[in-house]
Amino acid sequence: MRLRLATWNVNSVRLRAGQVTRFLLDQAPDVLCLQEIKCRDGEFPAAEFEAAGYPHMRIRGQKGSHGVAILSRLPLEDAPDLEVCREGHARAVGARVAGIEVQNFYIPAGGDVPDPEANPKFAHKLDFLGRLTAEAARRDPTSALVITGDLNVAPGEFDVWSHRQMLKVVSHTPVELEAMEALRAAGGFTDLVRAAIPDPQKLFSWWSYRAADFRASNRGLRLDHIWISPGLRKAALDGGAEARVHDDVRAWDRPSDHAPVSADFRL
Amino acid sequence: MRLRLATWNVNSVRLRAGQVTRFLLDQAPDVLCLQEIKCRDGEFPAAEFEAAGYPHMRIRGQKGSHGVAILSRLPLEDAPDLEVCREGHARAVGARVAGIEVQNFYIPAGGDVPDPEANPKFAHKLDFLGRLTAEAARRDPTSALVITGDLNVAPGEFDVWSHRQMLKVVSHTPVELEAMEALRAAGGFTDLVRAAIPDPQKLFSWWSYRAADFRASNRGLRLDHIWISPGLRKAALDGGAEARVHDDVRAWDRPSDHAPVSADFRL
DNA sequence: GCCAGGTCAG
DNA sequence: CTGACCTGGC
Repeated sequence: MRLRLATWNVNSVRLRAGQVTRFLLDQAPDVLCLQEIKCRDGEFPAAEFEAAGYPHMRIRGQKGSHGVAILSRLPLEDAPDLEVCREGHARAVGARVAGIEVQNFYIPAGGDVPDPEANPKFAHKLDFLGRLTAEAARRDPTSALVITGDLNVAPGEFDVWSHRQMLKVVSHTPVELEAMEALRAAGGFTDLVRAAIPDPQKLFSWWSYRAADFRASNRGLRLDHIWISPGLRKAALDGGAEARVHDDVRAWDRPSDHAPVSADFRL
Repeated sequence: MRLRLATWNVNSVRLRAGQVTRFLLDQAPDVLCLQEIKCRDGEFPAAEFEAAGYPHMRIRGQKGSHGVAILSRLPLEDAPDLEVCREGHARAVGARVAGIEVQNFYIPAGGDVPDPEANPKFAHKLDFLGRLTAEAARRDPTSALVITGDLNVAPGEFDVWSHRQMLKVVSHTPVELEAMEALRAAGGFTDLVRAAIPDPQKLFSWWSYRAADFRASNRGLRLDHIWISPGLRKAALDGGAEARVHDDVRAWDRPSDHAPVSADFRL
């Protein structure tokens, strides 16, 4: 059995419920993790996704910004809530599906100034990554765990359009790259999309709204990730890793600034 | 020759350019006076109306609220600008068409509290009506003059859904009714729509957005008017006055809260 | 540049 | 309820 897992920062699920449904029908993921749903639980367009064949959901909404959710066509069981957001934002939701624990995150973007003293949003981002690292260190590496979502860090040189320029810009600063590596090491995680599409292939999942033609300028970043624990390596990597960035979705009418990312597991 | 003149508070002409075009094609007015265009001159969808057969325009736009315009299929000549708005809002525009002077107004709504001491918006409304009355008194009654637009007063008992309740509500308070009667008397004007559809027939041109079903509750007001000078009585009344409120337009998808009003002249 | 939310006005 | 505009966030 193949299990396909996707993640997408949808930037308002109410405005893009039709696009989510189209993606579900086109790509048939078994599980779709959403970030920035930007609505309360009761405003989530659950009926539309249920009608599309995804009756199983975990919704962690809130008014205004943030908000995360998991849609599934397979039954979901509870997974532990991770205490990673000191500000009480709806930025984490977890569930178990087909024996795999999926933890879906919307990590704070971190503001403009990459200095935790001057910029509390950047401090919060580092705090969030630190708490998540502490959680990961507590886990049994042999268990089946996926860490996914909009992690708001482009960890590698080929995950940004210009490594040199981006080292000064939040999402690719040295302190963020170190925090991401510490998180990876703590859980022994494998970056599954990079395993499928190795360096030096440039790979982006986000392009600013400001560019008129995102393909022409292609100043993207890879902020959206699917990381797997050692216990999932066999299912994800044996026979070759399968993953992709659905950048065609970024070209749809009135798109999110993020493209969906998906990967397949053999169960 | 028949000349059909219409007036419509369109509540954003950019949002409803398609509805304006549909109304022009359906009803074929020779002249359409618009209020609350809510755009600057350069943002007015002139090309669309020109393509619909209305190449002659007078646009008095401004950023944000207010803004008035006249569309015509017949050539327009200049008419005097009336100095009626002490606040410098774009609330008046005039033109001569087929020998008739058309003065198109968007009179201030006047806020909630019908007390000029407590509510400067109500004071402004009364001031506007007073200045317009002074202008009307200066005019030669034998000249052909139309006063039209969203006058924001329902002058008669049968122009409101409840005369008793509305006497306390801005748009139908005694002081406004007196100001409207003073204006009417100053120019010797005839309320052309009432001449065509006499009391006690209830007649409304505006219904609040707040009612889910405006026809069911029918709590309307007649705020939009076409008034004619004594010099136009023959053209408008001989052989029977012809006028109507296009309330079907209020039922269109995403409508203005005002319906268009039209009347015919024989030239 | 897009989105959400608050404000002001009708 | 609806529309425009502003601000903050990304």
